[in-house]
Amino acid sequence: MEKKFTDILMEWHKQHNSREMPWKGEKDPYKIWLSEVILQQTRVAQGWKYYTNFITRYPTIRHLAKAPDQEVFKLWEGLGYYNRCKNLLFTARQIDRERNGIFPDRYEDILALKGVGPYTAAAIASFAYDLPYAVVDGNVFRVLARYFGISEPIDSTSGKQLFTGLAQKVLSKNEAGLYNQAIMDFGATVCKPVAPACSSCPLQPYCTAFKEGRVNQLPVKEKTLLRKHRWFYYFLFEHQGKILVNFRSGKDIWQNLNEFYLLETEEQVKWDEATVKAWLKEQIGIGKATVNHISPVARQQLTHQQIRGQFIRVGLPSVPSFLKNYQWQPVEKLRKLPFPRFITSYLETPAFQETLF
DNA sequence: AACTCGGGGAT
DNA sequence: ATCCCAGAGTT
Repeated sequence: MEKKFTDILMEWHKQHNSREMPWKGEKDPYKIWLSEVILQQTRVAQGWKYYTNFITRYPTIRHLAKAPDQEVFKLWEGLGYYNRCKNLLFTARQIDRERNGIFPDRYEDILALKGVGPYTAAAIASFAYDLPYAVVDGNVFRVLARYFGISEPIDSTSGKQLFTGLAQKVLSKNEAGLYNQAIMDFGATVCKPVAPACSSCPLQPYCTAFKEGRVNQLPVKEKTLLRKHRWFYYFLFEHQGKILVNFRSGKDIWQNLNEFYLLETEEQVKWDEATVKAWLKEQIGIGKATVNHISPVARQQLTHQQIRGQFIRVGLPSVPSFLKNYQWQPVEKLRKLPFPRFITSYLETPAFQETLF
């Protein structure tokens, strides 16, 4: 059953490897690494442009290593999971410094890199060096769970072990790179999460889930996530052509990105000019201010939380001392700084653009 | 083992 | 609205 799986999959790939991507067939470990980090929990279509932008700007790992943080984060802006970008830079600089810019070529050394886990290490090892390591990503979990009829949850520790062992067992070890491409392409185009193409699937005659009518029940996940609701009210304090900007550095979302002065609440606040002025005076001690604009409610859906909020532009005739610890950026510099999508969406609106002073 | 980290597209 | 995507790091 295992050999049949591998043989049919490889045969399918020879006839259907038409899923073109800019990094396919690439042998430069730097480019493979970059593409795999970009694609972590990210659709190919979404990561595509980011990859080409990065390669154009940083053709080698040394170019990336020498780039300033802010510039790289700006290039990553909008892609999400910003810790990937932080680790990408850390690893580029480490390889530049400690290995003379040469990417490691042993699985254990690749896996030891920051931001490189079991999936990415197997991908680099197999694609760049043809080492016999099977990738285990969302596609692999799904294809294996269905073909072998496995109900073990894929998000449990024992489940991950089980699937990793099975993936390694069915790996075509003398053509690991091709095989890894094959199973991921197959999962993405045939054995899809919703509405899989079972009627035209070459594995269908041997597929346990198909035989038992369980295709839509597999794979199994045991954890369900709860979505938090948060209200973010951003005050754009403006003084002499500059805006107060805050760098996010805590444990929360959007680390290493910038924002404005934030008031977070659990419940919605109904703002108008009078309530803004009252809040400024009573809560943060600003007596003299003009309320220049209150945006409509904006919304940002994240995987694990929903952000709603508004942007409130406040003109200050003078800067109170407790706001002097922040950065004050000229308005025209804002486009150089990385912001979360929730904020860039507002910065791109005509309501903001037209009122630049 | 459980939590946390984005954003977007398909359904 | 819900699911899931070429997952990884921290607690």
